[in-house]
Amino acid sequence: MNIHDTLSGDTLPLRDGPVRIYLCGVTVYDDTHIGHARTIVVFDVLRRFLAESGRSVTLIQNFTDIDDKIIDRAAAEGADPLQLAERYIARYHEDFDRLHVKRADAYPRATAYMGHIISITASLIESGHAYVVDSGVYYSVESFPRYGRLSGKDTGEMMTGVRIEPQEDKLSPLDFALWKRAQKGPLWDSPWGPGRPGWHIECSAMSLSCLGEDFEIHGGGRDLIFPHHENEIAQSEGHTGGRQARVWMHTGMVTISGQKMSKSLGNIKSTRALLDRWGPNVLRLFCLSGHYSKPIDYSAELLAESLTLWRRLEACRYTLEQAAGGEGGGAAREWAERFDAAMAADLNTHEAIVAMTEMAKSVGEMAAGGRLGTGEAAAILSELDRMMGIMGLRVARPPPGAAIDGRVAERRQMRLAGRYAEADAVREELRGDSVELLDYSGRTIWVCREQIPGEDAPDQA
RNA sequence: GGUGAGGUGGCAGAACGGUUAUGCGUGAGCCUGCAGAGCUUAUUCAAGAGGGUUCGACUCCCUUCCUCACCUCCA
Repeated sequence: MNIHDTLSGDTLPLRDGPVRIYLCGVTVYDDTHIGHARTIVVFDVLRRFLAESGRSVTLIQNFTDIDDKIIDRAAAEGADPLQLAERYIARYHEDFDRLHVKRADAYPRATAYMGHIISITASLIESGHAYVVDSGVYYSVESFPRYGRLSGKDTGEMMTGVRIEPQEDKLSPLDFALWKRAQKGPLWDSPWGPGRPGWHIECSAMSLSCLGEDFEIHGGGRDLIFPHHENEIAQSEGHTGGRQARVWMHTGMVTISGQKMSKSLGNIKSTRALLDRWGPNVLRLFCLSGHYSKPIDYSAELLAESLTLWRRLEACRYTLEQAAGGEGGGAAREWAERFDAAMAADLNTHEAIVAMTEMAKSVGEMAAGGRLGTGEAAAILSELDRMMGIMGLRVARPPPGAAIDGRVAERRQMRLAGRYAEADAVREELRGDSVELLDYSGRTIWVCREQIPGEDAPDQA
């Protein structure tokens, strides 16, 4: 598989062997929003695809659980910062379990890596990449000649536009904190006095400690390219002398009417609220509808389109499951190969979804024409399930004991006898269990529909 | 101002130096007891603008305009 690398600007083939992935997760000071969800779903699909292709994958996703934003938020609520972080981590897992995101192999937290953070900081001081002043320890950007390569920035030009904050004692405005001395708030002891780590250092410590050097993929949202990932490279590579990661993979932003979501515009869509409204499958299809590297514009139309698509996939899957008789003609492998080729080409989920929709269309065609044979259906079903598994899509199942087949058979007798009112009553009754009946010529397929509240008022996205 | 991404049909959104992308929406028709699903067909020269290379460009090169993001915290 090939993946685009932000650092080199090239699309690089993945090396053979186990794949180590580090994904920059979230700072847990609030609930996650659809932008976080998009990035996390993309990496979830990436690791599922690789695993499905027979690769051994290790996915590490961090929680930054100590940070000024957490402290500020806690102060505003009169809560303890570490407990607040704990609460949002719990809510994170609730939300993403619901979104069908497979749990990462580990979720390291900054607060659990203080020893590593301190030892890397000490090593950077020793090697001349960092220095100690009154307010803490800073990384010296000029000590790392490659600084700016990831984000395409020139340190000389950065100096001209920089804002000098008052009371700053760092040597250059470009330098950034590795350790912040502090008197209050959650504090950890260090050789430089009590305090807290700076923002970027925890990811250097956790990636090195969980995955080592030169791991395959380091990912996150585009907005992390600068300064977060740029600084991580400076720290990690200044410390080890080697390469931190081989491919830097960045996901595009989710925008609303073309604008990035922001607190000040009040247009943030929380993952939780959207899950309540659209359910996991529609939300995932939405997140995967465009290429991961480009922005997705959040809109009622796009959500409605994802919903329509999901309804078709549901019907397709149940149709395949209940196929019977007939001579089949179709090529399950053809769609599967197209799907795989799209995914292998820099994770082109849009193309992959197209392959799925064309497959669904073809299945509908065969089913309507009575040409869907059991053998063919089974072959297509197994491919569809594989694709849905990679995309993290799951159809709803009817309540146990619904006795659907029996009711469908009874309704068939009613229809044959021309007792349409009774037949329609059965259809209505089953609808109460979210089961919809599709009458093809000669036979009836039942589909268990996922309950999606947003379907009734799609405009209020 | 700097850096990066991008401008494709009513909307969403890919690929590709030459053949209808695809989906959604909309119109008409078919199928159906009804509904759904499905089918047929239409939605005219789709490519921000202007040059260039080429037998041929949406696809390569140049110029220009525009949008968004990052440059302060951000997935």
